[in-house]
Amino acid sequence: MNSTPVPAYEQVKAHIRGHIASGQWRPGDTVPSEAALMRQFGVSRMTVNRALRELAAEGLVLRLRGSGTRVAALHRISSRLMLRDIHEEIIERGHAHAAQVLLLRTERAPAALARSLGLRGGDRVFHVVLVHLENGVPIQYEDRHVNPAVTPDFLQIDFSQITPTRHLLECAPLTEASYTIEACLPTADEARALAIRRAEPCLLMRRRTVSGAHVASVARLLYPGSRHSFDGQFHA
Amino acid sequence: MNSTPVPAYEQVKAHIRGHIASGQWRPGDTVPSEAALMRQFGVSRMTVNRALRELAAEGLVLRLRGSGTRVAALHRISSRLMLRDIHEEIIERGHAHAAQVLLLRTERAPAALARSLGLRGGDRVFHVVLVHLENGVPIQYEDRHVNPAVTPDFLQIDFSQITPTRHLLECAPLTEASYTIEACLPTADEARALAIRRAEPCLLMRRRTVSGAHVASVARLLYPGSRHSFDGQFHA
DNA sequence: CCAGTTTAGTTGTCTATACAATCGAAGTCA
DNA sequence: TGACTTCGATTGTATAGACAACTAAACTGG
Repeated sequence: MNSTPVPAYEQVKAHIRGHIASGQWRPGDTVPSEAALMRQFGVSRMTVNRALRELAAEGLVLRLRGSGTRVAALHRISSRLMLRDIHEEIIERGHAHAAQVLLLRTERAPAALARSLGLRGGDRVFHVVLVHLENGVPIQYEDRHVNPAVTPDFLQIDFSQITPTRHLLECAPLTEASYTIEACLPTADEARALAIRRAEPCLLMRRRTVSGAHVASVARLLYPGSRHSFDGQFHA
Repeated sequence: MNSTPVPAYEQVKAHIRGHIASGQWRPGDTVPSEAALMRQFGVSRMTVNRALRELAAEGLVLRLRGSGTRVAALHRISSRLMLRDIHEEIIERGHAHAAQVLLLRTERAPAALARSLGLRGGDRVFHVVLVHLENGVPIQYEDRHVNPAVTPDFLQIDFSQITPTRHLLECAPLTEASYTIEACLPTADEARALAIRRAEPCLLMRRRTVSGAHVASVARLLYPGSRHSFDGQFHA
């Protein structure tokens, strides 16, 4: 039943995807039942079930036990935004990456910062500020506070050689992260470090990473608006 | 073998996830083989296989036929950014949505625009500009060009009642979309429409949507930086 | 007409088995 | 040493069958 190298469940998926993409089956329409697809393709129910289950996981159809499978409303197709190490990103573009460390020390955390790191006000935290350069051009201002619990030797690292992101990923496997993207103007210090005018709008990504039971780090990542954008793609 | 309401494959997944999240199994480490997990949990291979296959789909482990299953390097955990109708977004926040139509007409497409719509220079396209208000406050400036092939009656629609996004989703099932997010300053017209200063940085999302064989629409969506951010979450 | 019951249809999960494809290490031979 | 083969381990796919849980419609009794 599967002479081609394309697995049977992929053929079933492609068939259904095709009907949805072409508009023959519209949101809310009922997709043939597993039994019907079994007969139509001459495959077992488990094979059809896998195809439909994967389509449901992709958000293309909705399945209700006892009721059936329907084409999902495509108003919330989701895209993927990668959490990447900027070093890898730059290297992948074939460019040279360098980093200038502007600050690296221990500080007492103010209450708000402590809260977002899951610590108590006054606890000691690591603070690192650096500028990432792509082919010598400043591209990201990184202002990061780190939970000492996840990497006690943080101050000994040479961050002109390894990015904080990478170091943290190696110390503490990432389990969760959240971010917000905003537009803002740089402070005087930030504008100077990024070699831009103070009136130049910037993209600001605030990122909070969690590793197991600990909040690992909170970071402000500032990108000059004229040199950077976040890209993404949706796929049905 | 499954007296609890939690499916066996979910228990296997939780077990493996737990070992990764706690750091007991680190990136690159080998995960027990399907045969080993079968014995350990007393379930069939298909059940273990489903658990591992789903973890692989989530990017948590890498599987190599003939070789085994290893914990993935978590450098590219992916998040989801929804493509949503702003009307639904605002309603979901419990607020009131209104829209002012600033422009709605047919135009001849310049070469660059025609190219991104998959048309030829000079072809006719629809052009709509509107401002979306949340509880009376301007929140999004929408400047959109539409391919007439997907919705010939576009000019007859009352866009103070239905958003272009929703109308397009109803006319043409969405199959693909791409976007870029940038930071920029508004033009004089845009600043006036959004009731902001010209120096206020904005988030600009450029979005291009595809339906089947046609590029449906390209849009510039401008958000005041002080009133809007894009949020997201990563999950291991 | 309504409320409760039955029933057919549908999806969710699980098993035991089978064969194919691939990898890596061990073994073999020159 | 080096090239080749063999073989065990592992994952990828597929099947046929089973039972459970749920839905919606049909049915039944009052």
